[in-house]
Amino acid sequence: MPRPRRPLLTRDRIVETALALIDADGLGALSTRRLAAALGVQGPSLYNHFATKDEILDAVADTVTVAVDTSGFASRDWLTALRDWAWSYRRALTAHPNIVPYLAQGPGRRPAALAMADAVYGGLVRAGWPPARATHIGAALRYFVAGSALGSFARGFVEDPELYAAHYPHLRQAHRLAEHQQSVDEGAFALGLDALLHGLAAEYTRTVETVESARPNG
Amino acid sequence: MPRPRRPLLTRDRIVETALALIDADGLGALSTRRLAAALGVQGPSLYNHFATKDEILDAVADTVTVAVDTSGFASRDWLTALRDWAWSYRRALTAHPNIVPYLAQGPGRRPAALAMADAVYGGLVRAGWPPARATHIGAALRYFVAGSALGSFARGFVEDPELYAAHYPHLRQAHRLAEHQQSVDEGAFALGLDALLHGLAAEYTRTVETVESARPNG
DNA sequence: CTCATAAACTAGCGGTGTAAGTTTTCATTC
DNA sequence: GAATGAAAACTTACACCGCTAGTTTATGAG
Repeated sequence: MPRPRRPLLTRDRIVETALALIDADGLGALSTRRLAAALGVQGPSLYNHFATKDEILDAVADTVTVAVDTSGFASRDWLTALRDWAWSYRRALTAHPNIVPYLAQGPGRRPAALAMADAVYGGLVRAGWPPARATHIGAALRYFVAGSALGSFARGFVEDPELYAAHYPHLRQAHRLAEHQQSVDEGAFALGLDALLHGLAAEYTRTVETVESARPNG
Repeated sequence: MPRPRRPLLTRDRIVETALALIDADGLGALSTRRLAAALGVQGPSLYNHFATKDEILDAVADTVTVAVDTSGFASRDWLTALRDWAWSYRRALTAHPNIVPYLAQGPGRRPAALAMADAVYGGLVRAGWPPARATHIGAALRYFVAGSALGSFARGFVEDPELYAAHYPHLRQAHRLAEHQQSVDEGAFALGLDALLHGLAAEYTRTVETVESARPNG
């Protein structure tokens, strides 16, 4: 088949199909040939639209990231904005858990990921956090969200309770984790996020507000 | 070469060499043939000692995990034990960052990872945390540590500052992150961990101590 | 009308994990 | 001590992988 009258592929169609395949079968199951087959095309044809497979994965990862809402940093206090962002971030990642290991390696050249980092950092600085602290806070929350979406604590355990009973006395009930996977993961996230934000709020009053009130214009 | 008089391979030698290769060249660069070559052997010979490549990676991941110190849960208060464990956990992972993406997917059948989960959970329950809360706390800390070791926030950005300057105004200084990578990552971890633990301590006095003092034997 | 570019193709390279079968040595049992 | 079966190396080979090169034809710009 030579060049068709109307293109069979577009970047959007490729990204969309790739995400669907990753969601369905996992990151490891996505090969250029399988992806091409799902698009009704031969493998190398993809390289007319993307230079490498990693470029495809970058595009997939970025479409996942565009769903993250950072609007709170423009309209709410920093603590509320941080909480809303963290939950939105988590929802976006857990909607496509199989791409998370790839995505978690950093924003790199992905526009949506960079825009998100920019919004968070800018919002925190505007709220009075020193730049270095703003960087740390953004990073710490990203650690937490990425880790929570990546590991699915509950799913990480194995189904056979007998495997654990003998050697790990406290994990007797570990197999029950699978049953309540979602509630365990979400509960752990909620608890951890609340604790983190609680600690940050205390730090804020301790450093930022104190410093500002000590200045003449504070 | 038929069966040699003394075995050329042992599980330990395979795991050790695999970890060295992963540390040096990354997870993606570890193939059975390259590993075998480094051991002076042909690829398929590995399958006399491990059933699959994943089994090798499990063993590698477990040797990384054995370095994590959970002894604090036996001798210190829960808050100190949690802090010491988290730092030790982080040190173990950042010593071998390339294996983290694999390791972060859960303890599965790896004994050291399971023993660690067991110690943490047991320590928290012994300190008075309700079992469900102990699970959540262990998971939350694991999220945070794994996320921090995985993402190296600083390394995730790209070296070219011009790429950012135009579109992401607040990331102007982002390229500087690479210079201070270690201090940024460690600072973010320290800040986040302190905040998390601060929040957990508050939660502890609010729930556990209150409940205990309300009981006749409290 | 010309012609460079775009978008599909086919063929193929070097690499991957691993299955199958071979050979020889080691360890155990009669 | 001979027989036997498992162990540990080997070679060969399969199906798949990402990607390159070169071919063909349709499109769109001058």
